[in-house]
Amino acid sequence: MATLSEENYLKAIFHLTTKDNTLVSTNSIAKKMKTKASSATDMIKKLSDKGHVDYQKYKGVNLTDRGRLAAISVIRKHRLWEVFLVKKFNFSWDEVHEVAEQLEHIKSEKLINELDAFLDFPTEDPHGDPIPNSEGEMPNTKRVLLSMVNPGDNCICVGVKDSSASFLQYLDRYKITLGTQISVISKEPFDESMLVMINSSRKSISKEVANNILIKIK
Amino acid sequence: MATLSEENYLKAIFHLTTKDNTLVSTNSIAKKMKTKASSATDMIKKLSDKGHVDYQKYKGVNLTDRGRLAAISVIRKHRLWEVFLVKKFNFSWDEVHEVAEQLEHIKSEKLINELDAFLDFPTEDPHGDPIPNSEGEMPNTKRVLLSMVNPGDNCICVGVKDSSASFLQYLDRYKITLGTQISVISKEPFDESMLVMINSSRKSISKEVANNILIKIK
DNA sequence: GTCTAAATTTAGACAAGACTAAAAAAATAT
DNA sequence: ATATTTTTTTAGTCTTGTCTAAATTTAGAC
Repeated sequence: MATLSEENYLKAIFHLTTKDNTLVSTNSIAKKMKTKASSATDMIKKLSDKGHVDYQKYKGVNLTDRGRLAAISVIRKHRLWEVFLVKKFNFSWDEVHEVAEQLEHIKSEKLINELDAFLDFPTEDPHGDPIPNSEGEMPNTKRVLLSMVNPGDNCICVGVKDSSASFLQYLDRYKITLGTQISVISKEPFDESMLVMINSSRKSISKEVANNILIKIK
Repeated sequence: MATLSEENYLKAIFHLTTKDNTLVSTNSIAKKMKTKASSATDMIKKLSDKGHVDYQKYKGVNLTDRGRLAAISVIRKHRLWEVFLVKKFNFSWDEVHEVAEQLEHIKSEKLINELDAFLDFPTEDPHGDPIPNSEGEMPNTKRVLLSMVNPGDNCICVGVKDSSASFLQYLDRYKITLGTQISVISKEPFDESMLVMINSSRKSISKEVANNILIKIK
């Protein structure tokens, strides 16, 4: 069974893993964990000894099947708790992360299954991220960044890339939440900002913002 | 802010504190924490440095106001989570303890207040133990051991002294739960066992069992 | 291809929390 | 009142997870 710290590293490595399965670097892990490269190396060795990662010195790591399952289990718990906090306890979507970071480490098979059922088996968390099922399978959602959309397209907000409190609060001010309809009117070639229609009012959105909103095209 | 381990020690010291406020011994703390006396001494020093306990070498400790509040805060969280698990997640009263031991350390003022409200501000946990309010005040319940009761008295089960799984399972088999009516028919002088009426059927209860059931006399 | 810069690892140290073994203090027995 | 036992503390060690500083490997520049 993984320690709290090991679970956090596994999660970090999972998030840093790209589809092309290139090795994850020590430095990137250290940065994500807000620790030093030497500390990351130490932990990588431990994870390697326990069979959670394949490690090639000076090259980087990849999760093993075992490691990936462990990481997904933590992510499942994190996202279920986020749904719980928002739906049942009136947390706003920028408040949930910190608490979910703690709750994700609670160890009880029964607890997490009851939680899942209590929430009616949700497939997405409050930020639109997919929730793995109890077998560790991610529901596949084909989502696209708002910045990729062409003028004239009609979209629905289904998630965010950046989950920082400041960005989420920005979205609250602009009344953009999960399910919000966004129609792209035009794109400004100069700064790549977008003119969009939200709740029947025109708004201008910067490139940075459009790059962090995930949408589905209708 | 207290670490996880410090919180557990504070809780242990709180439970070992008697009304007459005699000092709590190092040995008793070690026993309750299932660790060695030397480890307890180490932690006691740490708690003393942080102002959570008053410590007299070779004599023992007492909680300071600060320490007592910290302990009560952990106990409040533990008991609220127990209510939650039993009421909302179908845990039986012998399953809750282990998970509540983990959940009691989650740090979020908002979470615990929402939890309290979600449960409609309960005053007792599933074992009948009082739940401190957010000010740290214990609701005072005058409860008595079943073994203290005289024949002819009519009682209601309001809690248990021993919360071990084996005892709670025994109670389940005997269909004794919170709120169960128990009438004492007679007491056997030889072994102090009791003949009682539960759900309109006569049952015999040993001294040991009667010593661990808390009741209120009607 | 060599030189430099960046990334990674190693070595040695530290804090928290636990342990063992030994020393010191307190309690108990005679 | 002294001897013995129990309790408590101290000293030194271990593990986990972190750090700094130094050494090593890899990658980039020319």
